[in-house]
Amino acid sequence: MPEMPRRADHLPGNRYGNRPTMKDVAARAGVGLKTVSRVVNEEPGVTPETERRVQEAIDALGFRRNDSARVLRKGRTASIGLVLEDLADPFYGPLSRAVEEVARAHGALLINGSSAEDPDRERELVLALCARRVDGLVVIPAGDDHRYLEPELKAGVATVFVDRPAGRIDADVVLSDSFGGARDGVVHLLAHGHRRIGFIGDMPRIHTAAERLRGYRAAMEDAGIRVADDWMSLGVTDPERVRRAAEEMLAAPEPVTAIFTGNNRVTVTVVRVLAGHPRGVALVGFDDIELADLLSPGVTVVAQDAAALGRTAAERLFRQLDGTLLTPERVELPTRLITRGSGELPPAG
Amino acid sequence: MPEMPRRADHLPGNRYGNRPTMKDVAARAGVGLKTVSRVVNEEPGVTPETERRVQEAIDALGFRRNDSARVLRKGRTASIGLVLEDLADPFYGPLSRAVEEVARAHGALLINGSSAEDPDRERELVLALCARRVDGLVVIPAGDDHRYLEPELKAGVATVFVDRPAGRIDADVVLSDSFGGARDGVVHLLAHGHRRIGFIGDMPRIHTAAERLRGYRAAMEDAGIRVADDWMSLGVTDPERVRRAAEEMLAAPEPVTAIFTGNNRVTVTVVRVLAGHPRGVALVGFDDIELADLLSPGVTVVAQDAAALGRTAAERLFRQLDGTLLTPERVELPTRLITRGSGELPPAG
DNA sequence: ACCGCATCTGACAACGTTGTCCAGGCTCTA
DNA sequence: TAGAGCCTGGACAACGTTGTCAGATGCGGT
Repeated sequence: MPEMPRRADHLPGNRYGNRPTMKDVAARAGVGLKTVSRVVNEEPGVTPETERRVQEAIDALGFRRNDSARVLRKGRTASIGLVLEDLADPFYGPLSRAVEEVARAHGALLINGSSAEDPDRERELVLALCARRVDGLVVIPAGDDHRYLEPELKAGVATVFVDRPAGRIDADVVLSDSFGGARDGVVHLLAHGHRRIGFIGDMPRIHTAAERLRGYRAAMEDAGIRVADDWMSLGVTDPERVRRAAEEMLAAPEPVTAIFTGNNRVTVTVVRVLAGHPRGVALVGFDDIELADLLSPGVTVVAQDAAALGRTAAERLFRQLDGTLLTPERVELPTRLITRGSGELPPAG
Repeated sequence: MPEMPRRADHLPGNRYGNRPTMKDVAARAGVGLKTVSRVVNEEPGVTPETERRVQEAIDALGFRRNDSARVLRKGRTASIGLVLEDLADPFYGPLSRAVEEVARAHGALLINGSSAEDPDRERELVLALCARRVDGLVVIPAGDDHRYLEPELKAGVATVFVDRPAGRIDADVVLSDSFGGARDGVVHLLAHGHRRIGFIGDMPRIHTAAERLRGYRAAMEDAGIRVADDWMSLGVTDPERVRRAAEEMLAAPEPVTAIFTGNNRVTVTVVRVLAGHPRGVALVGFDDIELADLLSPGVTVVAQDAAALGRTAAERLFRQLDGTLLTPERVELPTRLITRGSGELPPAG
């Protein structure tokens, strides 16, 4: 990490601007240092009169306790770190918010970082958070090797992985049932008569993407259908390439009559492609998307509950911290198929 | 804020689990404390051989510098706080992400909190961040009185308000042109022949809501139209009441033929109402929404650039920190009208 | 062999807070 | 009125790091 630029030197006072310390407050109130500390922390053993004097000094000076020093002394930061892929992704919004709510209920603040799906950046972020001695970490992993966390785990940093499992270490994990959800979605398409079903998903090195692919394959296999190679597009993720992939599947000599999409971003792009497509092509997407019900046809999706993922993970984190949760587990939350029309279209032409 | 529960006592070691300190590393490497510090901070003046020994000890012990102590000593935390209304709101996702990117470029971490539109909670969050001695604050204010920040500003905490101005203090502000944007949107409807245009927006105590209302009124007045009271719904925000408000406007003896909506959440709800409505009612919404282009008709919006808001604010923050920005200013970013169909419908009925 | 200089290393204080512990003053009782 | 016991207040060390400064070491030149 690059060094921070220094604060403007022209600002008045000491290095924190001119923050008064407890010592200053004590001097002004004419009491001892510890008495101020007692007042600030609402500890017992201070006469109302003394307390009043101290409070007055605090207000007059605009004193605010320095939590850095407090943390150093107490050993807990009352903050937890959340590392996710992209704060701007609508899937992670509710998840972060849920984590934040739980943190807040435990009096902790949330420090937040986006890995941008880059394992190195994930590692860098996580270690920066550890250096700050966050009490716990909620990580949506980008990489697949988390052995670098071993010393931290040993040192007692509570850790929960969400959405994807940790790599090569034994840690708490909260997942959606990607495999089952994808299988259900594809089975739904099969039930509506489709045979040639395309799959467009993210890189299989991402656990969820791999699981969803597996679900797709399982459903197809159970239906006795051999999956042609050009029905699958793996690892494309930017809109332009997704668009091309979808168009290729639809332009093949034996075109697919339905598409299963592996995540919200892919779904959105494919919806756009299908909107301009003459034949009615069925679509089921993994992840719910906003306004999906208002499109025509409405977009049938396999929804996961992002808020529940976040809440569950954060709650487990705090249970680790208070010692009621001792052994790492893998928790899987169910998905829900929401039918809105696009998944119920019959095979066309 | 409630106190954090204590860490499980059964965990081994000292209060940080069993985190080794520089002293431990020094002992193991057989060098002085300061030498370890030098290696960790890549300061010059350490022989390669010594450095190797130290590095070895660091790896063996799994040492990680304690940034709390570092912060205490250095006086800068290399972190900034972001207080917004709701992390889960799709409008704030890109904004947070933009702030985070700028922070990252400056080597700072982002601490994040949602005020849930509650002034007390905003204050509590901001002060908690100040207690942690964040170097700077980006605040999307919920309240309208920020005098409580005066001591902090005086102490040199860089502060930028975004999306809404600060109340009763002189501070840097980055806004979208809510007034102009709303006016443009309403003018657009007027240009397509509408006269009876409804307005549904948030509580006018929220600055942006008030400004957008003002834009609506200005456009109507310029067109010589007297606005009937029942064309306006102010302060409703939950979907059910927005729905009712819209339905009432449409069911009136002289129903509105077009609606201008004051933010993304209201727009989404109104889109739902209009989807079930027999007459074609024109709609222009403030804020862009995902998939707006795929609905029929596409939703015409006045888009603000959330990422630009965040980026601009964060950049100004760091310019405050490095001293290149001295006087508070008010920056207004333009909005952009995106026509997609719903705003170009002619008056029906 | 000796000096000077450059290079490398470590002792120590300080950052602002909290925990420990003791002193002094008060009240209450015998 | 003296002694016990309680309540309040304050001195001091410690948390883990970094900045200062002085000491140690080694090397080259005379």
